[in-house]
Amino acid sequence: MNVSTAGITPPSLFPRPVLGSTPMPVQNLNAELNGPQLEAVTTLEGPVLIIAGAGSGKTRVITYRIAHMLERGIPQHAVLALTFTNKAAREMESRVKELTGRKLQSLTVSTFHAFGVKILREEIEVLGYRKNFSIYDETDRNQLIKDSLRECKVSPDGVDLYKLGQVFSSVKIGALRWGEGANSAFQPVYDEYQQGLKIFNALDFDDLLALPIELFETHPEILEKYRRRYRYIMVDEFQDTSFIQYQLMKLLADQNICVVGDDDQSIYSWRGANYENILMFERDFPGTREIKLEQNYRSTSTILEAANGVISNNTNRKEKTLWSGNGGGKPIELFHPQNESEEADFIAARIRELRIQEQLRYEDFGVLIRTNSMTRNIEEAFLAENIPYRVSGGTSFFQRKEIKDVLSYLRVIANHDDDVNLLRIINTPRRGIGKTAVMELSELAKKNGSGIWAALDAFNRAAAHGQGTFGDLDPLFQDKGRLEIDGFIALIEGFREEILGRKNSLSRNVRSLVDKIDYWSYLVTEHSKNDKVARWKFLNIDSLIRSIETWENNPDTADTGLYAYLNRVSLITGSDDGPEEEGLGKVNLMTIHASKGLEFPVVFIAGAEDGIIPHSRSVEEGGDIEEERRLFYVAITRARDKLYITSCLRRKKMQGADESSPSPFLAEIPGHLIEYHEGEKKVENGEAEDYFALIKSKFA
DNA sequence: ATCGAGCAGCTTTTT
DNA sequence: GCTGCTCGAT
Repeated sequence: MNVSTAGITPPSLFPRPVLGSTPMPVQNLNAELNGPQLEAVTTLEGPVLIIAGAGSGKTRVITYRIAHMLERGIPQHAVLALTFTNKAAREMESRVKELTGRKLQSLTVSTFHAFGVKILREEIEVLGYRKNFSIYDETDRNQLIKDSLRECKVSPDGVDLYKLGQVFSSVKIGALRWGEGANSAFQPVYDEYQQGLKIFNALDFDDLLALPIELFETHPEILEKYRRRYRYIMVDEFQDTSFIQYQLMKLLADQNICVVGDDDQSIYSWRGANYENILMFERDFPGTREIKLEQNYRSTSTILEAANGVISNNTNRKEKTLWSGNGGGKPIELFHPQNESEEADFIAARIRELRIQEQLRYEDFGVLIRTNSMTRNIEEAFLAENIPYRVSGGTSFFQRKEIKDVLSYLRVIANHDDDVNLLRIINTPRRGIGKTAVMELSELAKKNGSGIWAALDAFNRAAAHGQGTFGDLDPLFQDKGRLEIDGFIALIEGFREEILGRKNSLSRNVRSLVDKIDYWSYLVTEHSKNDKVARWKFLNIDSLIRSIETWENNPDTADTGLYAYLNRVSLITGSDDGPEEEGLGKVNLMTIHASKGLEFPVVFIAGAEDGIIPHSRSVEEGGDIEEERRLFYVAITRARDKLYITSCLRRKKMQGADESSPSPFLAEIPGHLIEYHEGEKKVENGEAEDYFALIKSKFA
């Protein structure tokens, strides 16, 4: 990490030269890598399967491998590295940049989904969509499903939208078929949903993978183009690759394909991940060179031994022996707090204490939880103790209503046919186009087989000419609604011209858009009782606009247009940070899922209780207990030096009893590694004052 | 017909 | 504790 020279901050609006831009050629591979790592880095030709245990330097291997490729003269554009999360992609890219000191122009490092988008933005027209397609997230998609249900006259009562969405997803990625696992009663709804997407020129997340495959299968010449380009492909977190991702990879890959994974860390099967594709890979790519990375560089042997103790209870795994050259280390501390707030206080107190005693920084702590909802208590404790923290996961910045509203405007400006987003904003802020009007317009759109926008437009034009072509529409509405619709169309069209004309920067246009629709007044009226909320939401919008600014001014941003922006922002989800999230100097609070691939000197696993890890839902739904165990394994192996596990005796639950019992997985940790923590040590008054003095001096 | 207040249901993990 | 939805008031 580059330490920015203290006190001197360059004006950040201007492109900065890359720090340490002297190329740092990777010549001393032998000295920097162990045997298997070296083999993994230098075996560039042919299929390679790398089984990389936790903490075995996987990221290091991948980045060195890419650097080595470039060193050997393989052109950047021929290299494709696919990752699982945006975070991982960003991290990999910046590490390669750091390592090679090169400017990365045509190297492709992205998630499967982002890669799908990249292809579709180029080629989708042959599939009958337009290039300005919208991308629907969970919320958008649920909205469309809801509309489809209504359209099919299926009562939405008793239908779990979320679950139905998962069924749709499973069907789309080929995991289920109608009548086989998917209730065929919903097939018409699915068809309606699909038709909706097509009319709205919108894609859901699954389409981002399914459509490229369709494209490649129906247009071999296009596939050929990409196969010729990407001659070196790497896939990270291969164990979390779904079958559809595997198919996409297989279509593209020729011979030089390298996948990296660890079956013990497969924790996404609920999303269609299938670690058996490790086996599939060996079948599909004969002559695969298998390389095992088994030396753990991360954790103390105490932590590793605990992790091994747990994971060895899984039956279905590839045999491997992870060993550590690091010393024994401190015992794992187990604490049974009375309830979740004592748990949170314990964690906060320990962090405060250790930071001073062990000279640690806030970012050295990772607090891992099973569900996003568990952040609340811990956040409260952090706030009370003045501990800076950052949460990843949960409702991300981009899911907040006010942000979605603004982005919906942008999406509609970009793609008029995007009904879900159009409907979101057509009366937000209120502009007198209410429910009935929208219903009428939907009818009209339906009749014309178009989207709402086309209906608005048609209505507007016809009404302007005083034509009575809308016999079905309420005549009253025709008179009153006309002006409103007129205004709305003018608003959107006006900003479309403005933004696409690019006379001003996007951020500036967005600011004037927010002004123009008077979102502030809207917030104030919506939250008349609580102007703090209104203020907070407006600040969020402000920081959205500032993040657009930052993005525009970033020298790495090739295209600062609307489409490029939406493209980027549509793929940001859960575990991605909102604008200006700076990880430094903050405790990391996140779900175990989000923690994969990260490491911290000190880790807390909170809520290690039966019903949480393993999660009761997962057990009930015929989930895989072994996957829950892997999840716990992932959590343990995030720790470098010190691991705390807390398991509450009582926890407030949605339904059912308060009593909690410890996670059965705790018993799988060899007893001699554990030290029980008896109650909270009361901080003496004098000591407390010392802390205050110290903390104060830090903030001074 | 539109808007506002109060109510219900929710919380497994993510692209 | 937050969002979205329904019903009643205007």
